[in-house]
Amino acid sequence: MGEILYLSIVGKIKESILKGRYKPGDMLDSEAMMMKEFGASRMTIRKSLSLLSNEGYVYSIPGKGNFVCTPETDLFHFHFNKYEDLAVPIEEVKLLSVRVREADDFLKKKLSLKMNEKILEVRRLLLSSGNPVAMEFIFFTYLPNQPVVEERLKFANHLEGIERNFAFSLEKDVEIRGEIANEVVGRYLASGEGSIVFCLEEEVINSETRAVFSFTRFYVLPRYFLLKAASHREEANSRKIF
Amino acid sequence: MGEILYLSIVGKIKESILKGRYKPGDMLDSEAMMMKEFGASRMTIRKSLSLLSNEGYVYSIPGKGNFVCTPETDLFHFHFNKYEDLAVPIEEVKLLSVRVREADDFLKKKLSLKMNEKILEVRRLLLSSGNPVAMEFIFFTYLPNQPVVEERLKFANHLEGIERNFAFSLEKDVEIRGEIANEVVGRYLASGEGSIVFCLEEEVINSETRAVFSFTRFYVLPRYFLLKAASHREEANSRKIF
DNA sequence: AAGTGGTCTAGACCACTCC
DNA sequence: GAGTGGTCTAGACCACTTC
Repeated sequence: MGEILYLSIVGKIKESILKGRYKPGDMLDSEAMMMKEFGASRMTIRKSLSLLSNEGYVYSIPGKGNFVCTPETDLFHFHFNKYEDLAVPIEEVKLLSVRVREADDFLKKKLSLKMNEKILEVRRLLLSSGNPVAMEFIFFTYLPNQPVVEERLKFANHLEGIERNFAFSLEKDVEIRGEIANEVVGRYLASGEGSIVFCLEEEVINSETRAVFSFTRFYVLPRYFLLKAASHREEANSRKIF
Repeated sequence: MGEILYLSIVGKIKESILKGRYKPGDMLDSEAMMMKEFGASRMTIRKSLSLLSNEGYVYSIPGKGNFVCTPETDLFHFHFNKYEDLAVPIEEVKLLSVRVREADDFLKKKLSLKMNEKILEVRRLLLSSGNPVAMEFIFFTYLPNQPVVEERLKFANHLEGIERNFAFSLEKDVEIRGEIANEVVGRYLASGEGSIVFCLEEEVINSETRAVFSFTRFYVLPRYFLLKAASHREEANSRKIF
């Protein structure tokens, strides 16, 4: 098929799985048999199996063999940046307040605060064409010796610099749900207390220490929220080349 | 470090990236240099680089070298099944109607209908403890020669059998947004016309032919919707072994 | 022409499973 | 003990980039 041997082997095995000749849980031929079958060396066979494994088609059990996976139909992927991927572009960021506060029990636990530590709470309103789109509460551990760079908080993505430099050791957890707006949120979003808003909670985590760097509650008006996700395998073939 | 050579090399390179000795875009030492540096054969070095590539740390350009990736901070992953991952368990499925209908332009295009083809529309109400949780509209291309298996439609996940057998050639695209309930949805969900609901649109696609197998609009009451997603690399190490 | 990564081979030894 | 996958080596030839 293809000019590259291991890719043509990948294609043949994949076809066997897609056409139903192998079913989930079935054992593939042993690597020794495939060497004869495909006329390739062991390393080439294993390169093919490695690719198929990355794409979620097969897995292996040492001492036993290679097997067809039970596929994941409920795993989705999406790109999402709460400042860039709403239905309208964020054109203005209003810094409402920056305060040092006592933390409630929830935030104490979330940010792993020590006894006397306080939190820094930032409130911002995000607008598009002059209309409120979202309101957010950002919480950090308050470190008395570090200056608060208010200038930076005026940019939509205030963590941009941090993300660029430390991205390899950052992880984000996101939770999306519907919520009933409280008085403050309802007032700023002009939707009224008791209206339904979408709440995005985001934790930024240091993946080495597991410490929570920041915790954000982001309230969006429902009409501006849109998320597109897809289930897909592949991607292992396309090495990021720029 | 580790007992396995290629993993210890992965660890050392990863540390260099995490500690900032290499920055995004930087070129790594050539494979020949790494062979000396780590005292390993070329294939072992390349195995390490392949792992790092799968985990999103490095990429390579033939003829030039291996480079540190610009990390993705906005890529999220989540497991989600609209019948299993709501805030309450779906205990009852009410089949409201099964109809053969003319398709509007949107559905004609979506399902790639031919001239005279019609659609099969299924309406269902999903309940928990007797309370409405979600209402959905499922659209298929109507095939006159195939019987409609109403029995199957009474199970929450009516596609379960299809997903099990053809999962490797299925893809799902999902879109989540806020929407204003129309009269029908508002009535069945008992939230009233004009109330805010979460709308999940799901396309099930044959990944070989790109044909849309089914199109679903799923309306959930905001209080029952919850989605948890995470950005993460890793996963390439943990081969699915059962 | 020299250096780079991409593909491929033919071995080797190991730990593991199964009988 | 025979068979399996897991790791590793020391080569080879290729296409590509850079000078």
